[in-house]
Amino acid sequence: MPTRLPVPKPAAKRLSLYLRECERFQEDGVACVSSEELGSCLGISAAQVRRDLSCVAQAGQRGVGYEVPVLLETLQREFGLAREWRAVLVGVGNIGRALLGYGPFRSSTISIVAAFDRDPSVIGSTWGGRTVMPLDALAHVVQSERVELGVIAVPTSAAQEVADRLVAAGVRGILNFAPVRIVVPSGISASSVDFAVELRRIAMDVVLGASGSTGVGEGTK
Amino acid sequence: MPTRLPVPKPAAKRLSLYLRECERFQEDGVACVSSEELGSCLGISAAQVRRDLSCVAQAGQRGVGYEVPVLLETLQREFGLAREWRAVLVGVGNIGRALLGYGPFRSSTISIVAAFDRDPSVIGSTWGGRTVMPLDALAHVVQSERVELGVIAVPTSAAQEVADRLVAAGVRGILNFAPVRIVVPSGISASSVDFAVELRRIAMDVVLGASGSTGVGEGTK
DNA sequence: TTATGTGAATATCTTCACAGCG
DNA sequence: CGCTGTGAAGATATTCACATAA
Repeated sequence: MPTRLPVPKPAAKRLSLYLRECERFQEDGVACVSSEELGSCLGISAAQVRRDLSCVAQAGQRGVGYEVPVLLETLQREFGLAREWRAVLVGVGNIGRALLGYGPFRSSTISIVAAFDRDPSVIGSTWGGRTVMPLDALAHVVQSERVELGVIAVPTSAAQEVADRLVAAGVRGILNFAPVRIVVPSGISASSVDFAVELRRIAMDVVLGASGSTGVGEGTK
Repeated sequence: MPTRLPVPKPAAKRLSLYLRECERFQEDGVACVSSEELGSCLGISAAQVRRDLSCVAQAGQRGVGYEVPVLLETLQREFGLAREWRAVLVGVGNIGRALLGYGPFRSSTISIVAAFDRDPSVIGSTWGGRTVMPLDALAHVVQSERVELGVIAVPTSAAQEVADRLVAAGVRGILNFAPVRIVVPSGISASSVDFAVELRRIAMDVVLGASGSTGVGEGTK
């Protein structure tokens, strides 16, 4: 049983983007795309697109291109996105509420099934159809709802503690919006998005006169 | 006059993080850090830290480490963050409001000075002390307030148009939260953050059994 | 003695260029 | 003939290891 062939890390980033564009092509009724087309709407070279896709499956047809439905399904299946993923959100402040109301998740295969907060004045309120529960209910919900992903949107000082709780509850992956690196046991995936860092990078690019770049975030082991 | 030595792109990403940690050390009253210490709180090797920092300035002292205030100032100055950067936000929906209420910007050298929306029912409301203005006022404000950065938090369908307006108004860098790549003229910096893509990457990592990674985003020319 | 800064070695990623299939 | 898939070449980025300076 061959383990999984090693998907280069930068390629994994791009595969999410191909998937997104594929969904768009699908909606628009486009039947077939070439590596050239797929790449150009993302600012990626055709050769790069082919190399990335080839490490996932031979989904293209020579002389023709990639059939959108096939490619879409291949990408989804290969990365476990064919099934529904369940996530919980911890921290219902500004960012948390934005995530609960975020449209593009709806059509996605990932859904936020529950939200938690420590603040009694927030507990019980409803956002995007989900009623905020007390943090103590976290472990129970993660287990009974078979939740696999956690989103952290609490203040910096509480981020690590929340991460620990999520891991203890059985979550397998974490997305963190607090501006700290969170440490998780090996075997758990985690990454961070920091708006301030993000904006600074743009400022840097402006100063340096650079014009292309790729978004940020921060990794964790 | 030597232009600017080429800062490797991945290094630029990390420099923002060093800056963030430096601010934290400064607040905590730490006087001096080694490359080892700075790296470990970010999950980055000491050698990597030294290499990154060396391409910006020789701010360290052999046998001792980096003096926090010196390093902080060096990083800020080298990347133009010593001065105040002004940004505008377009799109006061869920994400926009989260950004207007985002704490960590306060202490930062980047501030969102104005917010715009197309929707009359939102115009005139106040968030985080900023009253939402009509989109038509954009160009005027950007010019009179000497705004250099723009943040896009509008629906996908409007993102490119808003980007065009921002560029026309004179903005030099753009951070985009809509799940599309926006195209900007060369000389303008832009990058995107897509929550759904972000969460999917985590899901991928879980499936692939990977455990470390770095956040996403998407570049534009 | 300790921890930086950096040439050289290594590993990783991207692009080129073309063979091969539809 | 067009476009994929991929070895081989080229470009970047990371790590190693040590000379060097405080």
